[in-house]
Amino acid sequence: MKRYTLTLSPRPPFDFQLSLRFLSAVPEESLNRVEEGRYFRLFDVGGRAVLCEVQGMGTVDEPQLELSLVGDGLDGPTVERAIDALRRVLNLDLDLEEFYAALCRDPVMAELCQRYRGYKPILASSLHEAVVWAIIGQQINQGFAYRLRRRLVELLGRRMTYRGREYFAFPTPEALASLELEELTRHQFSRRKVEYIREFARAVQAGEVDAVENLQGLRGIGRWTVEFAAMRLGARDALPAADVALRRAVTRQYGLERRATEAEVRELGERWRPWRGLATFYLWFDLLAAEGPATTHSSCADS
DNA sequence: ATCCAGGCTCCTG
DNA sequence: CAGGAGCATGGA
Repeated sequence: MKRYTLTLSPRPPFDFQLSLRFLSAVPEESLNRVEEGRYFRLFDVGGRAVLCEVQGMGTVDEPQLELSLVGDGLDGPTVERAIDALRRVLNLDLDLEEFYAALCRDPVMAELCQRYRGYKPILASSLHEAVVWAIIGQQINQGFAYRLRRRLVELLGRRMTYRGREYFAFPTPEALASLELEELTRHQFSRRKVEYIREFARAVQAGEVDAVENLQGLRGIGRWTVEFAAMRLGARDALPAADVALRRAVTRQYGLERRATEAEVRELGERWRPWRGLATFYLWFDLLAAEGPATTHSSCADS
């Protein structure tokens, strides 16, 4: 296996360790891995497995990353595509200053921006990944959702062993399209979730879904899923207003008496335009800081 | 046992 | 078209 190292310059401000904190709080994460302050991510680049290892350097205002690519047959185009994928996933080109400047008029958000200065949320690497990820998260608690996601990735994703550790890529549409129901219901997925995932993967495979706009009308994909997926793809103004966690965060931060309704979140969110997506990430981040990691029991002794 | 969880579909009025 | 019952699968 070849190894190829280069330096990246994210747009400042960028706090690499802070941005990884969301992941460190999720023990079930096997797609975005954090080990000893380094970030690992395996991509399937045109059929080739490419492992990215990222180490933070520099400061929040002059950030630098050292990126190492590991894989077989690393030719120029493959390297280019892997770097591009990594830049998008780590959200390196996001201009936080613009966001902070736009939201400084809202005292609540201004406070969060100051407290979490440099936080860039980790994104999904494809529409396919974002939607499947979202479907799994529908209507179940986060701890359980992370377990299901981990199983999906480890059962069906491509893997690479490096320095004695295993890394996984997100399963391809092909892998999910040909799934038997039982392969996942055996692992605590509901039949419905598997059906939704499989039907969606087949639509992707058939080339019917290449943009967020095409999601409408697919079975199992409602408004929340579209907004959530768009947000995790970096759509900076996407607002999953029905999201329970967001509603909780809004309730707390804006001092409401009762759980904010979807309508209330939409109304409040008007003041975050055109950054409602990033505002949501910041509110979630704060919720994590306030409440601790997703509630999930420790043992993961399954098959 | 009961309520809740980062919803969705389908059926009413 | 808005509102709500019913749904599937587990956690706490």
